[in-house]
Amino acid sequence: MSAWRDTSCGDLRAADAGRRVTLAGWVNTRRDHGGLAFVDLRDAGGVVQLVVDPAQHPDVHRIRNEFVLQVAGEVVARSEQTVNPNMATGEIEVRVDELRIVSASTPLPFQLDEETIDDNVRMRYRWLDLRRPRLQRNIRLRGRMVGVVRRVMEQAGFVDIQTPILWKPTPEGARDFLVPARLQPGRFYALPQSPQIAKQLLVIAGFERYYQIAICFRDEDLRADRVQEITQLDVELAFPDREELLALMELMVATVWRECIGVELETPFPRLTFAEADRRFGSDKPDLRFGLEIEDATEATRGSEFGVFANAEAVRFLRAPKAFSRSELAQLEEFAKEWGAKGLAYLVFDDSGEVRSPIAKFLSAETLAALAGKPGETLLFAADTWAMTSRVLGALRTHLARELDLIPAGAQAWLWVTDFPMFEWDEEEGRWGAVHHPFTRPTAEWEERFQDDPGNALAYAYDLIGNGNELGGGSFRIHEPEIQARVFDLLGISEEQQRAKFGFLLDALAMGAPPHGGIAFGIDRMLMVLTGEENLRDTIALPKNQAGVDPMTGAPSDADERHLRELGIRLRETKEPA
RNA sequence: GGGGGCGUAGUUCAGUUGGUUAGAACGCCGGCCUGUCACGCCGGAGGUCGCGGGUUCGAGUCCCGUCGCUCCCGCCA
Repeated sequence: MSAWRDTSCGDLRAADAGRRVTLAGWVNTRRDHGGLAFVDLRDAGGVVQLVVDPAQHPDVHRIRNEFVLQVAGEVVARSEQTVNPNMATGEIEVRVDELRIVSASTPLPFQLDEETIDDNVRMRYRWLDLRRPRLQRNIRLRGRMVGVVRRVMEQAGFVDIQTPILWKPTPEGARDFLVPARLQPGRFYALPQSPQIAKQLLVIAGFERYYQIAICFRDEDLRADRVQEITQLDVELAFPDREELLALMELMVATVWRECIGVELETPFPRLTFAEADRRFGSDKPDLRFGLEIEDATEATRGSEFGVFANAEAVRFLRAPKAFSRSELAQLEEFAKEWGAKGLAYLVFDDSGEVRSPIAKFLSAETLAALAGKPGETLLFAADTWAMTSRVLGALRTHLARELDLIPAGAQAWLWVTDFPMFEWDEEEGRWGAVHHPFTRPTAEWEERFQDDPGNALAYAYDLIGNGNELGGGSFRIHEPEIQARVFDLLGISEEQQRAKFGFLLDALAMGAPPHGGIAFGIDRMLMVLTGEENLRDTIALPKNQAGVDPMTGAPSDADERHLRELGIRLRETKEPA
């Protein structure tokens, strides 16, 4: 293998007995009996037990966890009583005759076998954290995933093209990271939120099939599943065919799952329109690993004596497979309120089928019959605007799945959600905003008239959902300057702003732009779903914490004054007058 | 911007209605140990109980403020 070693620790098996090997690696654990010592030596390939005679190697008493050793010795079959069936290499051990401490270690800030360690301590000493098997596996899977993705894309004839990191601020979308431009004092680059416009230009330029594993930056608040810099598979093609594109993406995902974790995904993935996903699951990224669909009681409760139901735009409910207790119901109501519900009405059908509910007396026998509650069920109602019932019940649905353990172990449920609304009203700004992005084309039937009824106009857009996570999203783009101008118009982007912000794109569209479309996949999130991790940071080698700080490097840090002066930046006094 | 949770030894945690010298495990240091595999046994060091203020005879514990971390809502085309 190298001058340091000729074998990997993890490769040794019973058949190697009698071989003399040289190994190098880290001390996983040591068991020092005084007159005899065992050291489990670990390298990237696995762990093997070393047997050391302290009379020959007194240094062995100095060894601590995570020291780096180089050893040579004979591979020996273990006696029957000393075989360790829990170790891949447990049938043998290495009798050390040469021992060298290559690198010592200071006492460790945490034990590598400790299960839960404070995130910031882990990140501060990330090189140690990464030695732990779970992160080793995740980061290696990430590399393998990217390899598979590239291979699938290359085989399909896509060209890998890099786009700039120093880019231009985008008016729509997330907050940009700005980079001061020293050569243009007072001006700023922005880090790209996505290579969206760049990739459109490349396709217009005749690279009919583009892809890139691109890093994208968003200066927004963080979450367990949200970081500032994400990696995405970015795809765009000219003269696109939706079926071809979706099938290719399914092939990509299925190949990743097969080659990375040996799981077969059933393709093609089912499809739901946004409207149907909203109606049945209250979500644009429904988790189909379990049922618990939303049911509609608006008709059944119309004219009910219960005013909340009678007056609501929509009355919808979930049929939870459990007769909840009073305190459980109180907790569920609390949850619903956090999501904006005014309350959570319920009908509990106990095991004998008896109804337990403060609202039952307001409902007619016909209504109750229509709801068809079975023993051991609770119907949980949201009565509000349609949008609010979707929001609340959609959140409650996934909450219940977790609480009631409704997701079968190992289940995989993938789907496409299509026909998204094109625009949504932005209450704060008092204008229409793009749901996807402003270059998304309307569906054919809305091309001519989306501006007449923006709230109902549909976009030629699609999202890929894996186990309730939005993993990919894309659309066909507008390649007609006239349509693009009407979209900008509707979004309230003046002609002057259009020229200033996207003049180059409009020019490009005016010079022979082919029809085009594409998609982008979150690599980090895909890995999160692949590995079952609940925190995106566990899929990233060197992540930052929720405050955007890297506890290891200390970034972001102060800049020295000379540097700032060169950039033409003066820091404002931060003290506020009293 | 808002809400929930957390902050005690290097690490993971316990700490009762406020009450003597703040504990355990792992790690670390010293000693013993030739078949362990989370080795074992004996001994030891290690604490600004996040920080500041208050209540009290007395605060890790109660109150106020503040900082940090974390999860969520907003936000994230």
